[in-house]
Amino acid sequence: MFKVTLKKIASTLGVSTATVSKALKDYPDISEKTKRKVRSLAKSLDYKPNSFAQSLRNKESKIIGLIIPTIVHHFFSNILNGVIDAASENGYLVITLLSNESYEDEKNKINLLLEKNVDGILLSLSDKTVNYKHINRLIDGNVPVVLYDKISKSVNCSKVIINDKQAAFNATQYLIDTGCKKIAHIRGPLKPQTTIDRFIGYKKALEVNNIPFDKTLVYVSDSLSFENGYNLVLKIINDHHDVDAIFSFTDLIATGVLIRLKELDIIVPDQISVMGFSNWFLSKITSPTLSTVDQPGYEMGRKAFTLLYNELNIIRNNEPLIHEVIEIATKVIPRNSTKKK
Amino acid sequence: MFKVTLKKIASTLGVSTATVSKALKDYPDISEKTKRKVRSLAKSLDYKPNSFAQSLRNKESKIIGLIIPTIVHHFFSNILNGVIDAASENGYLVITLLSNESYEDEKNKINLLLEKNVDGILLSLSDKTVNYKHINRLIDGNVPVVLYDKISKSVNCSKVIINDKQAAFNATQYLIDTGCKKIAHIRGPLKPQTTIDRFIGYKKALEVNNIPFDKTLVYVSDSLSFENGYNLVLKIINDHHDVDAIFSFTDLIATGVLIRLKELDIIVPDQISVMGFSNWFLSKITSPTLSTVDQPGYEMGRKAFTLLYNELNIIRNNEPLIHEVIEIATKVIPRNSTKKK
DNA sequence: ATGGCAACCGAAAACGATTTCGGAAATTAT
DNA sequence: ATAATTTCCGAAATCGTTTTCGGTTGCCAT
Repeated sequence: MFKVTLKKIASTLGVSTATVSKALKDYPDISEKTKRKVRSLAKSLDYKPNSFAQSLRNKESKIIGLIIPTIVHHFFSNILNGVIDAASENGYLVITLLSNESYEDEKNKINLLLEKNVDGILLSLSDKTVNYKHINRLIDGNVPVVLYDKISKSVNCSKVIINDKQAAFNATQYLIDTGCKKIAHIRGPLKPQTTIDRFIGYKKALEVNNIPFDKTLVYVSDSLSFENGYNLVLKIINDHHDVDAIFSFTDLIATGVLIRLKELDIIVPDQISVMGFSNWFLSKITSPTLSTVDQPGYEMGRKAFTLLYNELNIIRNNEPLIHEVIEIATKVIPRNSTKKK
Repeated sequence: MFKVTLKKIASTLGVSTATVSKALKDYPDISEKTKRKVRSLAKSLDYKPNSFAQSLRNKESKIIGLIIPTIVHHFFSNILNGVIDAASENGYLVITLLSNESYEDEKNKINLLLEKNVDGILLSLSDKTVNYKHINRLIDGNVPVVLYDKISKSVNCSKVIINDKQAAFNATQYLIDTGCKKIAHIRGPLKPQTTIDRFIGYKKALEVNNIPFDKTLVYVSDSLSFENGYNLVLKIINDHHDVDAIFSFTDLIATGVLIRLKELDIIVPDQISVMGFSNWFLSKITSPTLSTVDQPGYEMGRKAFTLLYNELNIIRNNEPLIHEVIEIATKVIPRNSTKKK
C-alpha cells in the first residue's frame, strides 16, 4: 500500500511535480499532450491528493462544524441529515458536536472545531447561552457562522429560522376556525426566542379574532418533558373548567396532555382540542393522532449549510459580506386531536 | 487576527522553531529556563498548533468517520451521541455520514472519508450490503474499521453488537413466564444478522419451554414502518384466533400492532400481550405503554469508539493487531403491554 | 591544559500540494 | 536570418510542524 503522490507520478513520467499538479488542474500553460499523459497515469494509479497537504497549502479543510443542543431529538436529527446531505453535495464533510444545552460545552466545542480549522460553523444556541462573546470572536476572526433554529438577535451573522410567530399564529387560528374559544397555551422556558415567538403568535391570533387575552390561560413548562404536559392538565382544567383547546409549544408535552385527558375521560377533540408543535414522529402514532405544526428540520439543515457555503465563497473572493436571514415556512398538520374545519 | 506560529514565537524569543516545538512538547534536551520562557509566551499569545501541519507531518488527522444507515432513528441517534462523547474525551472528532441503507452510498461515503484521511471508520452495514470488498480493502490498507450493530461475520475486524439472540430469548421467555402460550413473531427482512438472531432467540425460547415451533406464527415485515404492524394484526388473528402474544422485532411495528388491537377492541395485555424491541422513546408513551427490550445505543457507541481507539494505538506502536468482539447485554423492560409476572 | 562528557540548542529535511516567476524552446513575424 | 512572440515546463518558495543529527558550549576530571 504505497501512497501515490504527485512526486511519484512526476518521476515516472519524467516531468516535474509542478507540471503534474497543473496538468491535473487543467492549467492553460500545459500542453494537451502532457495533460493526457498525466491524467491517464493518475487515473490508473488511482491518485488521490493528500488532503493534509492541500489543507495546509490552501488554508481550508473542506470541513464544517455543526453544533447541536441534543441529537436524540427528531427535529435535530433531521437538521443533521439536511446539513450532511447539502454539505457532501458540495464537497464538504461535517463534524458534529453536542452542546448538551450547556453554555460551557458550547464554548468548548467551538474551540475544538477551531483547533481543527473547520471552514465554518453551524450553531444552534444552547438554552443557557446568554452572552455571545464566544460567537462574536468567531465572526471577528473571519470564521463564518450561521445560526439556525435557536438564534439570538444580538449576533450579527446569517441565520435560518422557522417563522415561529407565524406558525403559532396559524396553529391558533386553526383552533379558532374549528370553533375553539377558550384556548390555553403551554409555553416553554422564557429564554429561547422560539418559545417567545410562539407565544407572541398565539396572542396575536387571539387579538385578530377579538378574543381577549387572558394571561391565566398561559402555562409555563420549563422542561421539555412528557410528564410536564401530563401534570399540567389537571391544573388547567381546574383553573378553567370551560377551556376548549390546549396549544402546546411542543409535541412531546402535547402527548402528555393527550394521555392525561384520556385518563380523565375527556374526549379529544370534542371537549378539548389539542394542538402540538414540531410534527415529531410520535405525533403520527398517538391516539388520537396529534394535530401539529410541521417544523421542516431537513430543509432547515440544507438552508443553513447553503448560507454558510455562500459566505465561504464570498470570503474566498474577497467580496463584501452580507448576512442573510432565511425564514422557513411551516404549515399546520391537522390530525384527529382537533376538530374538522 | 494574525495566526500565531512556532516561527513567530521563535523569532520573538530569539531561538529556533525546533527549540520552541521541543520545549512545548517537554523534550529532555531543552533547559527548564527555555521551556518556561517558551511556555509562557505561547500561553500569552494563545498559541494553537496548526492542525493541518501536524496532520501532514504526523500522518494522522485525529478524526474518525462514522457511517450510519439512518440518523433519524432513536437508536442510531444514541449511538452517534455515544461515539461523539467517547471520541472527544480522547481527542478525536467525528465526521458523520449516512449510507441511507444503500450499498452504493456506503461505498461512496467510505471513499469520502478515506480522501479526508480519517484515522479509522465506524460502520454499521446497510441492509443492502452483500459483499464486503470495500471493507476488506480498508482493512488491507491499514485503516482500522469497527463494525457496530449491523455486522457481518465474514468481515475480519473488531465488532460491537448487542446479543440479539439472548435479548430475543429473554423477551420471549418473559412472555412465556407471564402465561403466554401461542406467541406470534413479526420478524424483519431476511438479510441483517440482527433480525436473524432475534428470530433464533425467539425459537430457542420456545424450544426450551417445550412449546412446538409453528412457522405459520412467524410473519415477515420487510419494511420498518408503523403501518406494517398495523396491517399485520388482522392477518395474524385471522390465521390464529387463539394467539395470545405478539413479539415484534422492533418497537415501531409493535406500536402499529397496539393501535390496531385497540381499534379491534382487543384488550392488551389481557387478551394479547405485545412485546417490542429497542426501547425507543415512543414506547414510553403508547397506551398501554409498550414492554420492550432495551438496546443501549449510547453505550454501544462508546464501546465502538473505544475499540477503534485501541486499534489506533496498537497500530501506532506496531504491535500485533487482535480483533475484539464485544457483546452488549440488554434487558427486558416490562411495561403495560404485557402481563405481570 | 587537555580530554571527555554532559547539557543545550539549531540547521535542515521531511510531510505533499500549490503557484509564481522566469527561462528555454518553438513558432511566427519582419 | 533575425527579432518578437508564444508555448510549455520547472525551480523554488511556501504552508507550519516535527525530529534527526550534529555542533557548540561549559564543566569536570585528570
